[in-house]
Amino acid sequence: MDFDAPIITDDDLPDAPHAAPVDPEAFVDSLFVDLTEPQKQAVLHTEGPLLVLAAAGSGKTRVITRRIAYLVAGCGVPPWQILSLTFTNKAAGEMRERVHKLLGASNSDGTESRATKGLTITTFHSLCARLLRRYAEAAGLKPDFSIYDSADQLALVKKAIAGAQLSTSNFQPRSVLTAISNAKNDLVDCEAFAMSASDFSSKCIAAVYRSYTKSLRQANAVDFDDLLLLVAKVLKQNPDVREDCRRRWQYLLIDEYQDTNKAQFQIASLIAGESTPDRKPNICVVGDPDQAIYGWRGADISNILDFEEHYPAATVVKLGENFRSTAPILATADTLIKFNKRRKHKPLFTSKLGGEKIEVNNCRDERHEGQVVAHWLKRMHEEGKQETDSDGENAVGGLSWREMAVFYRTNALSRVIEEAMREANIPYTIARGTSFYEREEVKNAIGYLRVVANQADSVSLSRIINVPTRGIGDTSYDRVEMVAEREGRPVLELMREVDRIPDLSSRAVNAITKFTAMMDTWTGSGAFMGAQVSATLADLVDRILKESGLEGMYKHQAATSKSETDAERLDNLAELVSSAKEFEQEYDPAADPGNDAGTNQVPPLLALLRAYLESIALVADADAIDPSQGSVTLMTLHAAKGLEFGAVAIIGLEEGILPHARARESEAALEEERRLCFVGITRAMRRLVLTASKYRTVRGITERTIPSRFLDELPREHVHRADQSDAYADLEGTRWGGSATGDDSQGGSGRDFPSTPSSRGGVSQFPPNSKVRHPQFGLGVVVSSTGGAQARVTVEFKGIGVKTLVLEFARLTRV
DNA sequence: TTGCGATCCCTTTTT
DNA sequence: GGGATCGCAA
Repeated sequence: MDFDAPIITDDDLPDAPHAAPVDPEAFVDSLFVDLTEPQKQAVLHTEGPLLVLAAAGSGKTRVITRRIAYLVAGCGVPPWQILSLTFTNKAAGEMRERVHKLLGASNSDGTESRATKGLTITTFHSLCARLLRRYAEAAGLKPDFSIYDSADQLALVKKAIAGAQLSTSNFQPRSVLTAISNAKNDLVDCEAFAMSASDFSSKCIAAVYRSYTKSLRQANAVDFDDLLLLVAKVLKQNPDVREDCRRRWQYLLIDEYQDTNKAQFQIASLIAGESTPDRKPNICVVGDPDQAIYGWRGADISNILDFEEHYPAATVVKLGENFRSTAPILATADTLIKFNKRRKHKPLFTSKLGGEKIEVNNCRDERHEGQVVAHWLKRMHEEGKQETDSDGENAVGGLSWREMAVFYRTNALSRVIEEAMREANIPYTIARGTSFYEREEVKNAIGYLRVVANQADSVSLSRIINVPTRGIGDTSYDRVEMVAEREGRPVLELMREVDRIPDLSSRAVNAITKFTAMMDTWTGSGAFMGAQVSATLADLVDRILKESGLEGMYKHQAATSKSETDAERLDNLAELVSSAKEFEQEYDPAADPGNDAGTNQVPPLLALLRAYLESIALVADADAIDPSQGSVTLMTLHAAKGLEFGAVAIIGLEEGILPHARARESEAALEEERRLCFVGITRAMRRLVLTASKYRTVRGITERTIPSRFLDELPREHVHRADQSDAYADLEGTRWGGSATGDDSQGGSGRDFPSTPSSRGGVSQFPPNSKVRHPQFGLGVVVSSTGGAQARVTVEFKGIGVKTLVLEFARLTRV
C-alpha cells in the first residue's frame, strides 16, 4: 500500500527548511548533466506558468523530478511550498521516491529529513480527501466522512430511483450514476442540474441526483467525484481556505494535464491564483494531448490546449525526442496517430538506429490468440539465450518476464489470456489492485470498520447488519430505516432507541440491542476511550473480525465447503489485519489534517482508522502493478499509461473492440480510441506484437470479426504480418504456422511459430486415471487427453478442480 | 428469514 | 458465458 506525503502546516516547519548539500553547486550541476536542451529549459524555468508538451517516452518524469529537486536545492524553495499532483497513487509514489533519492543524496547524514519535509506529491483525489477532512465544516461535512466506492454509489442510486417513484428499467442505475458523475466532473451540483433540466428524462435524473446527494450527506459520506467537486466549491466560495492553500503551495506542478477534468482544472486554477500583469502563478503543467484517453470520464483536452490562453505569460517547452522505443515502434506509433485530424502536429523522433519490425498476427479465435501471444512471449524470453539465434541477427538477449506485458481494451478479454498463460506456464499478474478490497469477505470487514469510524454510514451498516446472520433481516432493518429517514437521523442511532420502532419482533429487538452493545464495546460508546477499547488499529481490526462473528462464519465455511476460495477468505482477512498493522507503522499523526491541533480533538485510534479507510478507498487498479514479481503484467490499455516494457503484446485489434463499439458514434470518440492504441504502442521499448482474431466469442456468441482499421494505418515497411487465422492445428494435429498468407514482403511463412513440437513423449505417457504432478497446481489425476502436436490433457487437480493443459508446456510429471 | 434456482443483463475504460 | 438479482419455497 501506498501513503501520501503529509500535509503539514507552515507552523510545523522550521524556517530554514532544506539542508545544504555537501557541495551545493556540484550537486545542482549534477541535476543537469544528462539532460537535453529542452529538458534543461523545463527544469530551469521555475517562476511563472510553464507548459511542457512531453511526447511519449521523452523523459517526462525525469524532468519533473529534476525540476522539484532543482527548486529545493538550486533555488532554495522550501519543500513544503511545492505541490505536485498526479492521477494514480503509483505515479505519485514513484515520483516521491525519485525525488527523495535525488535530494536524499544531497543530505549529509543520508536520512530523508529536512530536504523533502512537507513536500506534497500526491494524487488529486488524495489531496482533496485530505483538504476535505481539514475543511470539512466549510464543505458541510463532518471530518469522519466515509468515501463511497462504486458499489456503494450504486446502492444509493438504486434507492434514490425507487424513492423518486421511477423504475430501474427506464432509469438504469448505472447510466443514471454516469450522468451524475459527468455532472459532478463538470462542476454541476444537484441544484444547478435541476435548474437546467428541461426535458422529462433529465428532470427525473435531477430528482434522483438530489435525493442521492441527500442520502450521501445523511450517511456523512462522499463519492469519488464529490472529493473534487466539494473541494472546488470550498476553494471557490471560501476565501480563507483559498488563501491558506495559496500561501502554503507557491509552486504547483501537475502531471498528465491532458486528463484533467473541469473540477480538477478549477482546483488547480484556484490554488495557483489568477494570472495578472504583476502576478505570474508558478504553475507547471506537463502532458501530451496525444495521450488523452479519459475524455469519457469528463477529462477536457482543452485544459491543456488552452493553457496559453489561460496563462498568457506561459512559456511552452516541447519534448519531442523519444528515449524509450526503437525506430520501427516509434514510426508505427507516429504513423498511426497522424490519422487523428483534431491534433496539433508534433513530431516524434529518436536517434536510435535499428530495431526489430513490429509484428501483426491474425489468429483464428481468442483461444488461439492467447496461445500465439504466449508463444511470442516465450520467444522473447528465450531469444538470445540460445547460442544460435534463428534470425542470426539482433539477438537482444532474453527478456525477463517482468519486462513484458499484454494489453487489452476491456477487462473481459483478460480471461482467455490468463488461461493461455497458465497453460503455457508463464508467470503473470493482473493489474487489478482493487480486487483485494472487493472480495466479499474483505468488503464485509471494511463495512464494520466504516460503521465504527462513521456511525452514520448507512450503506455499510446495511451491508453488515446481518452478516453473519444475527436475526436482523431486511424487514426489521427496513422498519428501523423508515423511522430513521423520517427523522433524518442515522439508522444506528435509532437502533439505540429500539423501543421506539413499531412492529419489531421481540427477536429483532433483542438482536438489535445486542448489536449496538457490540458496537459500543469497540468504540467505547463512540469516545474511543477507556480500558476496553483497543489500543492499536490492527488490534481493533482483529477484534472486530472475531467479535462480529465474521471470522467464525468464514472459518465454518472453510471447514465445511473445502473449496479453495473459502480457505482463501480466511487468509484474506488475516491479510487485512496485517495491512492495518503496516499502515499503522507508517502513519504519522502530526501529518493528518483531520488531527489538527486544538480545534477538534480526535481520539488517535479514530484518526488512524479514518486515515486507513481513506487509503483503502483510493486504491486503483494501476497501483497494483509491481514488476518486481518477475511475471508478465496483464492490464488494460488505460492502466498502461505511464509505464514501459521491453516487449508488449496488444490483443483484440478488431472493430468493436479496438476501436470499441461505443466509439463508433463520434469522430472524437474514435480519435480517443486511436490515442489509446497509440499509448499502448508507445509503451514498448524493443518488441511489439499486435494480434487480432478472425472469430471471437463475446457473451457466449461466436462471431466473425472485422480487423481493426488501426491495423491498416500502420506503416507497411515497419510491420511484419503473419496470418494464421486459417490454421486448424488443434483439430488436425498439425502445426499452426503452415499457411501464412499475410502481405509480408519477405514472403516468409509465419516465422518461427512454434518450432518445438511436443516434447517428453506425448499423451501416451498420461493415460486416463494416471497420477500426475504439475509445478503450479500440484497433484492430480488425468481425466482424458487429446493427441497431436497440440496435445492436451484434462486433469483433475486436488483442491483446485479440472484443468485442460497443453501437454507441450504443462511440465507434467507422472507420479 | 434464508437459501436456492431461474432469469436477466451485461461490459469500456477508473479515481 | 457468467455474475447479480429476483422470486419462490421451506
